[in-house]
Amino acid sequence: MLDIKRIRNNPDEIKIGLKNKGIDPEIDKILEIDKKMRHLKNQTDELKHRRNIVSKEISLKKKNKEDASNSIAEMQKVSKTIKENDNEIQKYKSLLNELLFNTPNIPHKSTPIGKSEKDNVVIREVGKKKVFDFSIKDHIELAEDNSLIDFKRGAKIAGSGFPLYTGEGAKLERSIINFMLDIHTTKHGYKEIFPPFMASIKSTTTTGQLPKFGDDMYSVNEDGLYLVPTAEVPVTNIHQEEILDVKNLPTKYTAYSACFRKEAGSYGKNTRGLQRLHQFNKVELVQFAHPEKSYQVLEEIVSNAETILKKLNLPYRVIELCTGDLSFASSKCYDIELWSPATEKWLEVSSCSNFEDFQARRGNIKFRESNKVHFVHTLNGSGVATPRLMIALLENYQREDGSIEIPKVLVPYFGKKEIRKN
RNA sequence: GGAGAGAUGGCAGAGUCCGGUUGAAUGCGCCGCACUCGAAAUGCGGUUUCCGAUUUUUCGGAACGGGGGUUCGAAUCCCUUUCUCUCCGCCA
Repeated sequence: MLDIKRIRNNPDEIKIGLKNKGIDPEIDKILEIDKKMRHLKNQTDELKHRRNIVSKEISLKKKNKEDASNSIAEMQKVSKTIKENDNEIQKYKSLLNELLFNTPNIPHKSTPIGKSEKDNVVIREVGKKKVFDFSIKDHIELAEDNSLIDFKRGAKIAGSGFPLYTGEGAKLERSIINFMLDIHTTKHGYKEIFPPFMASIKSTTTTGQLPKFGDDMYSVNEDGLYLVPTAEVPVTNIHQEEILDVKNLPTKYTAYSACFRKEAGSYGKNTRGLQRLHQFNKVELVQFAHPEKSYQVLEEIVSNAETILKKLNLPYRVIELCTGDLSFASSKCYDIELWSPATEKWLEVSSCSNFEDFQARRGNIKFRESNKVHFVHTLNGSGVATPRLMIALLENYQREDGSIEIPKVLVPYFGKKEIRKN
């Protein structure tokens, strides 16, 4: 959530930022309510001050066995007014909160201005697209031929978008997850977390899914819980309502989780096979950073994710999202995309964002530095999501005879050098 | 799921029965200063957060898990809710 003081002091800066994001800002409405609320609060605080003084007088009088009924009568009236005012203030506050919680973060000044994904900027392309001297298969054919994934039975169990990994497919998935976690914990200094896969209304509000995007998540209404769309939700909320010691910044967590997304309205194109799923696996990177360091940390997270792809020797590119393509909560965001040779398309496997203090304000996550308290900056990035990684891996490592080579770094995890149908 | 107990500052822990200068004793921790060549020990001082006004300072308000109520006044009384612990039940 945006800082109300910042809105008060620099309304134009905020308006421009939101416009760049393609949002029609309600800043004037916010300012108007804020002004009314503060005015009433001032009046009411004065009344409360008066009441505090008279209450002490009453206390003294009673001790001395004097008559206090006049004071009490006066305070009865005052208290009534205070109560009415407090109710009014509360109304303004919840109105203000509703507006603020529905207002997105504003882009960082370095974020390229643009309207849609067409205006995103390619930062770098790493690795060479492999040239095949035979006609290649796509990941669906490869997965089915080698009995790695049973899409039909997955659909039978839960519907489309719920893949059933079987045999070596299941083991390969597990190998990838373990490989990524091991790299991030041993080489990049992250602490491993295994979080709950459901999160409360409050937690999903911290990270920005609620109140606006509740429809994108699966929910268990009777318990007020949401299936996590990403481990970002539980992991960011580890320090909800806490004040961290500046010595502990940055705090770095990595977590595997299953991710659940409704992906409503996205049927049809680009949903075949593993491209777009209701349930998928992801290893997430989350950092709580000092505000002065957070943009450095963002670059670090991107490079941590890139390390995985480099070690797997897969061609990828890093793009920077333009203001119009930026998500609700983020100020700056890089996506990493893997090359799918069969479809000749780039597939997003990671999204690395700096949310600055946007989530920290919502979740009240702070740090103390020389006796002063500030909001932390939160950042996260996928390191990385498995389904599209699996697509790239199967397609890039396929051989002419239909077998699949296992990348060197995965062999210790997978236990074999190749997948070959008997 | 049933019965009971509890939730207080960074931590531990008083206060709650009997409502009134208690934002909160005490201890630990932390910061500063003194002592010391230095450290330890000791002594002195400081140390919650949020909101508003005014601003190099200060003033006012709020908060004792959350929400509501009673009252001139609530950490303290009442209701409700969440969580934790103990016992029972169920269970991987």
